[in-house]
Amino acid sequence: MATLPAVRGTHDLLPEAAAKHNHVVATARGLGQAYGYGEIATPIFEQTEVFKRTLGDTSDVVTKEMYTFEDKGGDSVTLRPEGTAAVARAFIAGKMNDQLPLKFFYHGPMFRYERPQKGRQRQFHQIGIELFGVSDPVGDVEVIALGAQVLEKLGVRDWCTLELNTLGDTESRDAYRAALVAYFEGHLDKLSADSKERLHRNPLRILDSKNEGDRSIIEDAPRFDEHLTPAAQDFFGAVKAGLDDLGIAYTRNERLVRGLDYYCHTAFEFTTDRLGSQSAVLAGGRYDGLIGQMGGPETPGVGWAAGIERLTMLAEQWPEPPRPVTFIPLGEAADKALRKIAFGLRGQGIAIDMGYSGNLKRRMVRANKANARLAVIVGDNELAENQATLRDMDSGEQQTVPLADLALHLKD
RNA sequence: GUGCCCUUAGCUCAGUCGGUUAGAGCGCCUGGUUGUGGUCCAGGAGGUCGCCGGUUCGAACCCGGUAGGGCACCCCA
Repeated sequence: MATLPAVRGTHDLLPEAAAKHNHVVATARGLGQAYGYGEIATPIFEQTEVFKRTLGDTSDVVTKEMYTFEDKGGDSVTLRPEGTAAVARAFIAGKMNDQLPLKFFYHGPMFRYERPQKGRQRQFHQIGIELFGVSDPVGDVEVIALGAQVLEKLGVRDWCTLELNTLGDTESRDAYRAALVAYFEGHLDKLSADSKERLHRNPLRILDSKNEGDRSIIEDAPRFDEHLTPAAQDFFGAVKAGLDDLGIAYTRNERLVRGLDYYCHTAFEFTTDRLGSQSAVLAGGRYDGLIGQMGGPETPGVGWAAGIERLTMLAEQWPEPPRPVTFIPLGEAADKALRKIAFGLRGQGIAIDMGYSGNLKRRMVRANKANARLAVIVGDNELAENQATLRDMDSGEQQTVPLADLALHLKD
């Protein structure tokens, strides 16, 4: 019988890795709660239209990376490639626009049919937050601050740089886009094929091309700052001032762009050089046009998402797993007695490790592997006197205690 | 989707002018301790050398294909 491997680009989360994932999620959820972000869980798949409408028909994600299929009813559905569109859809479907502002935290698997690499799987997991209904730059600052503190708490902040940019408002962006197209059309012959392709689809994207030839042309390209309206400049200034107030350092990256139309004003990424070519750790921005574009009421939004796998690879410090108490019965009568006691203690949330077979030596080995803090040994000797031998696994010291008092000795 | 590299025991890896029974460390099992782990000592199990095919008297080693992994591009968390 042939073995059945996991699908390419997917991985099993074994207990140790799952614990790390859970810690990342719990950290983000906890900080999110401190900021008033409530957890939302949307379906793992949506009607394909949800992502087509938000990501645009021409983006790479939609054209070649989505897991799209027809269900048995003939509807086209898609495994979600990202979280924002789904949360926005839930917001619209739930008619929550009279409860603004709304703050959501989410986490879960996302799916993209990409070529797997380090820090990039076909099923990967994200944490993310969305803030709906706040058009003021204080919203941008809050969202970034929350992201920074999540990274801080996970102990990865030191490896990350906050890159910040503005995409301005619609007026600024239209003006800039026109200026860019005009400029690049004057250098068409020297542009890479990829960038020529981007020229009419996403001229802003040319700015972050890694192509050497493009780079030199980009050097002299018009600057976004020259096309920002006063209002857009004020907005960006307020975001920067807010970050300064909180002592959150950033570097301006004028090439940090978003291709999609609904993005505006703030774009930011916490990046690292420790994950190879996958530099983005936590990325987000403002998307005031998104909800309207999806058919909902015009509602401003700002948020971010971060890859749990990437965070897990970056983090070096993890919480110590709790140490159990190992129960070691010798003989059937003792096994029966200890199982009953374990039943009660486990019900109180005390971690009891108890094997299913083996002599004392084997069971001590087991206790050691479980990193037990205590071993409770009960054999015929102890049982006859209703006592237990308590062994401190660190010091090796042993004492005899009445079975009735066991619970007291096992607390903490 | 494009290019380059890699794939030997559960894990991390040695092993080429192609030549008898393919090695190490860690892990695992047994014993030294008939009721005591983590250290130490002794012994042991475990590999169709990713898979398929080819060249050859003979292939872990050479060639082709394929799958998986890695890196860069693309894109993105």
